This record gives sequence, C-alpha cells and structure tokens, in this order.
Amino acid sequence: MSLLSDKIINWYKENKRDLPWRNTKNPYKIWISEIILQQTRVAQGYDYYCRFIERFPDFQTLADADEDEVMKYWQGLGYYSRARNLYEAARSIAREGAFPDTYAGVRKMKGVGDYTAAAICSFAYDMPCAVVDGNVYRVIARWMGVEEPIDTNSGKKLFAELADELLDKAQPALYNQAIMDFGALQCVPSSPSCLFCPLSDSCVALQKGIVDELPCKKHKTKVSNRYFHYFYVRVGAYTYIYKRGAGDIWHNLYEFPLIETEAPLDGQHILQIPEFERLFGGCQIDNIRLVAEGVKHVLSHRIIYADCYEVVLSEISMLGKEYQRVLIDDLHKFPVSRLTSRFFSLILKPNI
DNA sequence: AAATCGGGGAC
DNA sequence: GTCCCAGATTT
Repeated sequence: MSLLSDKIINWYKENKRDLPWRNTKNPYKIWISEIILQQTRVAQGYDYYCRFIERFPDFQTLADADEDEVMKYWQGLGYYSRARNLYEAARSIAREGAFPDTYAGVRKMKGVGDYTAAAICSFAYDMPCAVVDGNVYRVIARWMGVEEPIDTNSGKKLFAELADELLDKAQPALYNQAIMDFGALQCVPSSPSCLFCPLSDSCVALQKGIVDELPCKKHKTKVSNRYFHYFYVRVGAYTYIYKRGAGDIWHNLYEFPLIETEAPLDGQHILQIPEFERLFGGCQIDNIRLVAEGVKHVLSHRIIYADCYEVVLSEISMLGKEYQRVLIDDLHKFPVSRLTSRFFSLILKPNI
C-alpha cells in the first residue's frame, strides 16, 4: 500500500459521505448507482437512485417493466442512453439468470465501460480494480504533477496505469471510494483548500504551483445552435405526440410534433415551408397562435432555441400515423425531455 | 481521435 | 459566460 492510500483512507474515515449505495455489496444496487452517477453529481442523482431502487428493487423487476416506464424514472437526468442500456442489460441478465460475477462479464454489460466495471467489481466483489473517474484523474494529475492531457488515448492509458499502481490491492473497495470522495470534497476542481490537505507535503502540483492547471485537457467541446418549432395540437381533449428515434438527442423520449430549421424562423414564414404542409396538409386549422418564442435550452454540445405554437384543429382532422393521439390529461405519463416538460407546464397549467 | 449524448451547479 | 460531474458509445 502506498503513501497515498494511507493518507487518503485516513482522510476518508473522517470525511466520508453517508450514501445509500454504500454499505451494500448488492451488485445490482451498485450497478444502478454507478450508471446514475456517470457524469452526474451525487446531489443530482441521489433522489433518482432512491426512487429507481424503490420501483425496481432487483434486475428481474427491471427486466419485467416497460421501457417507457424506465425512461420515465430517468426523466430529467439526461444522457438517456444510460436508461436504455440499463434496461437492455437488465433483460440480458434476466435471460442469463444471474448478475455477472466476473470482470469480463460485468464489462460486457451495455453501458458499462472501464470505470463502471471497476467500480462494480471492487465495491461488490472486492476485486483489485482501480477506478478512474474525473476525481481520480484530478487527484493523480495533481499529486504526481502529471501534465499529460486526460482526454487523449495515450493520456487515458497513462492514468489507468498510474491508478493501477496506486491502488491499495488489500482493500480496493475502501481505497476506490476514498480517492473519489477525496477528489469530490477535498481536491476539488476550482480553488481547493491545499492549506488543509493531508497530501500537501507530497503534492507535486502544489510544489510546482500548478494545482489550478491540472488536470490538462486537449479538447474543447464545440457548441452549435438548433432551432426547434413545436406544435401543441388541440383536437378537443386530445393532442399529438411522437417518440424520438435513434441517431439524435432524446432517443425514446416523447414530444410534440416538431419542425427543425437551420436558422430562426418566425410565425409568418413557418406556415409557408414544405415541412408545415407535410405536417398539417389535410387538416382543417381553426386557429394557430404562438405560445412560446425562442425558449433557450442549453445542452453540453448544443443550444436549442425552441418556439411552441398552439394549433387548434377541427374534430375531423388527423395527423400522420407517426404521431399518436393522446389525451391531454395523459401527457404527464410519457417520458419527456426537460424542454418538453417546460412546455407542458407552460401550456397545461392555468394562467394566473 | 473526435464527436455525440443532458442537465445542473459552482464560480 | 466557463468548467465539470462516480463516462460510454459511435464514427
């Protein structure tokens, strides 16, 4: 065991957070917690974990559920492929009969990469697998003064090797938990309290005065704009929604009929484009009005500007078969994006 | 190797 | 505004 392990574990015993997915060796619960926490802060995922485990206490219950319900429990969390992969993996496990108990078996599960496999195997099975998440990158980069970028193949390989060497193989679960909590609470990204850090006397980055520069990244994510025009169709007590397909954001979430344009387009012009005719051709439009304009919705790599129109159709009108007709009162049952959720509350709640 | 995939919170 | 979060998958 290294110097790092002793000091971090001692720090952990004094500063650890009490979290519901700790103090269990149940691989299912650990798996669920790890998927929820991918790129997600504990504070954001905490309630989702509790609700998810309450509704789906084991993989068989999850496998027996409808995918729409699983997505509903994921609504608002983001990165929805996690929920789809989780469901697919649960059905696969149900076919196999038992949760995998080898590293290779765990690593093959849909949505489980190197980090999550190491987390499950160390926490549930006490295997000597080093986790390498954002916290670990930061702690190792700073403590050892590694200036290699963490977002390149060679950089990831280097940090994985370093993490393996530093792992306390006698107590991998405890060490892994400790180094991640240490990164999350003590060795924080911005303005860490190095004065009160138990590693300050051996931290290379602190000695060099480059704590704030580490870890290094090579890439910046490019952000582009998208322009969405939604149509809240009203036919009596009914409206229309559709399920988004693969190859784009919000796969398997529902939303109102949508026209996307490459640039902003106002209400005068939206009526004249071919997509509008394709959507509403054959319908008798009694009324159309703009209910929300230029609603800004920010994703990590996109900025969406969304309009929403209310379109009142006569009773005989029908949209294409790709759209499903649902009671307006039932809209809340469908899994939707945060943006669509906003439109729901905007439209469905009475104006004061 | 680079892009894609959400949403929220800290600064 | 910027950066990051118990990352994985696709191209």
